[in-house]
Amino acid sequence: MLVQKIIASYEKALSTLNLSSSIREPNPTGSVAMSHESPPSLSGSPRSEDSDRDFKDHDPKDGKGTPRWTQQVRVSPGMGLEGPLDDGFSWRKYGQKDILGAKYPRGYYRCTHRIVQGCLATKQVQRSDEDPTIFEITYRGRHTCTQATHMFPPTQPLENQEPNSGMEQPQQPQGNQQPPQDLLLNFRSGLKVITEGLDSRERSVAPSHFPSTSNVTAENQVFSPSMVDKSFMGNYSTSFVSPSTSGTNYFSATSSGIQHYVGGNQNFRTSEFELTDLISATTTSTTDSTTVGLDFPFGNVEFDPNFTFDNSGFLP
DNA sequence: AGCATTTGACCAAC
DNA sequence: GTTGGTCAAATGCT
Repeated sequence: MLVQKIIASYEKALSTLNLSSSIREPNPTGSVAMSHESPPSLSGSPRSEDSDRDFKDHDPKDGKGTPRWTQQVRVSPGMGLEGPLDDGFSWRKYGQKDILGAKYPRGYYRCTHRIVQGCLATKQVQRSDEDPTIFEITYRGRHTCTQATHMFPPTQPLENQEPNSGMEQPQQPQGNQQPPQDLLLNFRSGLKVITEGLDSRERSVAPSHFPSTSNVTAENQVFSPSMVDKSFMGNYSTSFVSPSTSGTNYFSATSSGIQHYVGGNQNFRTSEFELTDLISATTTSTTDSTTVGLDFPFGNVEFDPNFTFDNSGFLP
């Protein structure tokens, strides 16, 4: 009964989300400016953090062939304006520059492990002129360091792990660099597959930080996860349950929750295919009652809602 | 002490 | 010359 109730609420929320997604969707080429049209938050939470993501594979101006993509992050005013939230990597600031025509200076960061591990990833953080709560982050290069795994301290016993998941993930061949591989790597790194019953699922994906289920509706838990306290956010834990339905849905994930898209136009990009494959492979290899817990090492990264997921259910 | 940040200087591209 | 990006010494923090 409870499950059905949750699913019902979930479906209801899906419809709402789907409407939102259809508004956000139609910009396959992507533009930095589009995020300003995005709703502040799908969850309506005052702590919304995520606005949009966009990347450009090869910036012709770059010339060096360095992958480069931008992402816009919104921080809520109440959270302080010290800057964008942690994105899962440790950065070291190496410069700041006043940019012509920009109200706020641009910060230059590089991976902390640049020297030790030769990681060449850098990012630039520019606060938006119009909305100071929005930070435009331009990432350059991909992380070759192994710090991604450091984001996943084994606080919870992992079962049915991928054989490799306990150690550093081997880097993909560096030749074919796709910007979101960083995301993908982390995504994979934090992927947990739990094949226990509902109880263990709840235990594993909804730790004590999660609000009590007695008074909180499923909608609140699923679609307003930003209501959850920071400690939960810190776990980047979000989960999907796969009640063996065969519908194909689309979702995007943020640290503050999952935005699940039903239907919608699919305009896959190469890198998202990889993510799709990852999800599909993971989910199809598990049983009906399997929960796939996905830990995101990002405080603010939103995957574009363009990868498939062959299950329609979702539980906190 | 060891690390990160700040900030003026430097450099390359335009 | 201007601008964006980086360097590195000075400074701050733990």
